Amino acid sequence: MKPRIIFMGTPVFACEILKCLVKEKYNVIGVVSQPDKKVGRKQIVTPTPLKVLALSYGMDVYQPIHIKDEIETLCALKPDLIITCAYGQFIPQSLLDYPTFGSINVHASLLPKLRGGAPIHKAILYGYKESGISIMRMIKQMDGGSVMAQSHVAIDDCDTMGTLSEKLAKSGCALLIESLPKILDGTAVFKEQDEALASFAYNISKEEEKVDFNQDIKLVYQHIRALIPTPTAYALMNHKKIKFHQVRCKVEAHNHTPGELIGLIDQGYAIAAINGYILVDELQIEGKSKCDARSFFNGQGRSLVGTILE
RNA sequence: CGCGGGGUAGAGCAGUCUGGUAGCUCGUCGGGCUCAUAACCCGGAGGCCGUUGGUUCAAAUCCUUCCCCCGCAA
Repeated sequence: MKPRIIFMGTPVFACEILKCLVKEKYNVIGVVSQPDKKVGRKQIVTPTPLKVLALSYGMDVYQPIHIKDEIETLCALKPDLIITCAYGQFIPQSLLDYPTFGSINVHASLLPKLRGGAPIHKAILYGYKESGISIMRMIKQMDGGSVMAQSHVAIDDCDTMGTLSEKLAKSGCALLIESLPKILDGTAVFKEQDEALASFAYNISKEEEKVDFNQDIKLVYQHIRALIPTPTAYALMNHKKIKFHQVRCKVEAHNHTPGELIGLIDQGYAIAAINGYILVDELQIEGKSKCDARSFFNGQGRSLVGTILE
C-alpha cells in the first residue's frame, strides 16, 4: 500500500519537485496551490504553474483562499504525508499533524539561513557563494522546523535567480527522493535549527527592484542578477523605467559618473558603476518590448550616451 | 470605462506639434581596400507609415472606427 501524499506548492520551482515525485511513482493523491489570480492589464485569470502541471497529470487540485477553511476537506483525503514547496500560505498545525508521517517542506536555502519566501533571490543578492536545499519538518514558525537533510549548491558568478533556481530544483529533487524512504520507514533523523544563526529572506519589495549604480560593481551585478528573470531590476532614465533582463559585468577602473550610459562595450550596452561597468545584453524601456543591446544602440541608445541614470 | 507609452524597410528608432519627394543606425546583397576583421570606402534591393472612414489640391502627419504590443496600478 503506497503512502498517500498531498503536495502543496505554487511556482515553477515546486513543479520540478512534483515532476520528480511522479517520475519516482509516488502516490500523489492531491495537489494544493494558491487560487488563480487576475493578472496583467486585461485582468486575465491565470492559474499557478503548479496547478497547470498537476492538471496535466490529471490530478485533483485544491485552491483554498484560506487553507484553514479547508482542513476537513484535505484530511478527508487521508494523506499519509504532506510535502510542501513554496506554497505561500501558513498551514494550521492541525493539518500538519494529521498525516501519519507528518508534513515536510522542501526549502531552497541552507537553513537556518534565508528563511522565508525569496531564498533564491536573496542568496544571489547577498553575494553568497553557495546555497542549497533543506528538507525539514513543517512547524507553525516559518521555515523553522527541524532539518533532516541538506544539499549544497555552488553559486556561480553569472548565476541569476532563474539559473540558480534550476540548479536548486534539480538538487532538491535528488535530495527529496533520497530522503523520502527514510521518512517513510522512520529512520530519518531530524535536527533542531540553531535559532541564533537564523536569517530571513523576505519577498522582494518594490524598493528593492530599483538599482543603485552608486555602489561597487559587484553589488550592482549581484542585485541585477538576483532579480532575473523576475521581478527584474530597473533604473530610471529620463523618468522612464529601464529594465535589465540580461547583463554581464566588467571590473575596470574608470572616471565615469556612476549610472552614466557609456555605449557599447564587448557587445553589451555599458553603464558605469563604481569600479566597473554593467554590460547590458537585453533590456526593456517602459512602454517598449524587450530588445538586445545592439538594437537598442541602433535606435535611441546611441544618442543617450552620457545620460545619467537616476 | 483604472493610469500611461507605442505600432514607419528584416531589427531598433527619427519624422507627427507647424500637412508638401520616406529618413537614421544596423542587417542584407553586390563591388572595392586590407596580411586580416563584427574595421573602412562605394553602390543596390527592400515601405499601402497597424486598420476603417473623413477633412484637404495634397495626409505617416489633422479628425474618426477598430485591432495589436508594452510599462504602471491591482
